Amino acid sequence: MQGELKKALAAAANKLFGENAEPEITRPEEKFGDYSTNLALQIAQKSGKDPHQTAQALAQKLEGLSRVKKIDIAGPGFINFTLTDEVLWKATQGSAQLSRPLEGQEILVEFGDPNPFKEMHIGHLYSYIVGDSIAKLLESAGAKVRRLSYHGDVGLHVAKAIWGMKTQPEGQELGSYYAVGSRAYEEDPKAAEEIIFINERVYKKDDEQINQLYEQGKTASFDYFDQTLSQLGVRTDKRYLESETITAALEFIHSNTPAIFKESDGAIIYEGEKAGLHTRVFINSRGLPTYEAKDLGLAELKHRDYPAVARSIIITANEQSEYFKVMLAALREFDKDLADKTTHLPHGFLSLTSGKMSSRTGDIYSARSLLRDVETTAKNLYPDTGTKTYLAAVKYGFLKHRLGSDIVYDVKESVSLEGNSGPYLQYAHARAHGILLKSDKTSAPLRDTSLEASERSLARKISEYPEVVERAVAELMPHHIANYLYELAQTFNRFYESSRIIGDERQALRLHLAKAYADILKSGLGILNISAPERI
RNA sequence: GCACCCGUAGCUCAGCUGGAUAGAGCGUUGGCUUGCGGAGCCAAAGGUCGUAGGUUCAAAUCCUGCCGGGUGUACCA
Repeated sequence: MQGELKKALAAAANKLFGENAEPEITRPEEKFGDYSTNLALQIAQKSGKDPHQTAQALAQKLEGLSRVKKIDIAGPGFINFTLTDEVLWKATQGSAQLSRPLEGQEILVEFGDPNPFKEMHIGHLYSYIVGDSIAKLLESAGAKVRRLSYHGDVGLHVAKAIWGMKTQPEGQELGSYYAVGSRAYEEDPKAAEEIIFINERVYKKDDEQINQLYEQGKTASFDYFDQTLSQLGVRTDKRYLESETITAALEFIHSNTPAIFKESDGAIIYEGEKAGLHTRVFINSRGLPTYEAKDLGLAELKHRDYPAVARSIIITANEQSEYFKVMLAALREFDKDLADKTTHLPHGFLSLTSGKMSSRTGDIYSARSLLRDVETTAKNLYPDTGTKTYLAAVKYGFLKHRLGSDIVYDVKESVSLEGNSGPYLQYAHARAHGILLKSDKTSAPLRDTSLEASERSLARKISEYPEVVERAVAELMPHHIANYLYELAQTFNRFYESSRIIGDERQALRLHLAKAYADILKSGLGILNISAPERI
């Protein structure tokens, strides 16, 4: 419908004013109509004509569009369109069936990326939930998404953890071994030496005991991650390890020096400053690749494994934004096409209203603790439903915020069945489903699809869904869906307050609306990877 | 110092590809209530959209300065 209006407007503008405009169609406030355009204002500005008259002329040209009931000029020169009830009604049927503009495209989405031997903290949890939702969003548009993750399986943090494993009693959680090793490294010079020694052994794999501890720790870590991910209902398709990228990284850098990279003080660097970025070391003076080199190696590996991708998206915290610009600038000099297909999508820093934060300041709040705390809070407040809804609480609590800025998560608010929360939407779905169940299934065919005011409001809101998803896909912003679903539920509740469904003479039509509403809740929650139970 | 991000109601946030009286939730105050799951609905109070300018018919939205916060800034990831 939007597209149709656009075309008609563009044609009218061309005929009347010789303008080749790309009209913008937006959803205005309900009292103004169903669609709106400011095209007349734009044309009037360019040509110096009166905006009202311009609008009038355009509107006249558009008279007779069969699906539009009414065209009004309002305010400074907006043209508002009111659809016929029939069109609106039709739009509500099957509106949970989304268009698939990305059909068949292969898209890589990398996210999560916790390091083995360390605790998976709430920042990782946020990244997983965001990444998974982005993946679902792209899938909803037809893309074939590969969920990837990347893990630092070598480096000092590993040696610290192994040192902890060697010196501490068995049976503790891995994260605590790392914590012990990390503290010892700071405070005890002798321990630091030992850790550096262990680090070399890990690289060279020449110490049987250390090899064993390494394998043991790595396995335990990934088991632990897998458990948490399965709890979240998040899957990953392929896991890349930092150690795998080293060869590709060194080869890549060396064969592109001095063409792209330069030697400086014994290190090999990329001069980001020439592009207004930071200059960064890619191979350090001891000949070892840094993180940036390994990420280039990773890009190569991904390219090797998935040569035909349309896009590659990497989701990390925004503290890495500058770094990724440098990395991508270097990659662009080598393979412009690949670099152009690669997007870094940063998310903000997660903290809690309780003051807890992810690891930046040192005191770690683990993903698992948060999940447990949320579950406990939910169960205390709602003994009957808490266990069913706490995951929705966490996911929705994270995803309702615009991606990119820092967010503050309030456990209590997220768990609440009132207000803008995941459990509220789950409840809304269950309630709608209850109504559908209760009705007799013999839905008489509709003869008349003219709508009463409250029905029309609901139908109008329902019909927006595909547009909202389209926007969320284009912007890679799942929060649009979260906010829409909440508004939709409010609209339904308003309708429901005034309009009886079962037993009413308008039952058939209203049931259809309720069904469309429930379907959209389910579909939208699905994109956020939140379940929509039929009963709570 | 330089670069990037951010500053909207008491709190947490939408709105930012310029448009019509700046919207939600929580919290506060008042009302609806023998209900198809009221876990809801209606209403009120609460905002110089950090600040000072600029561009424009039109600025929370674009540009500049300043203030405040975050992040990054050569061999960590």
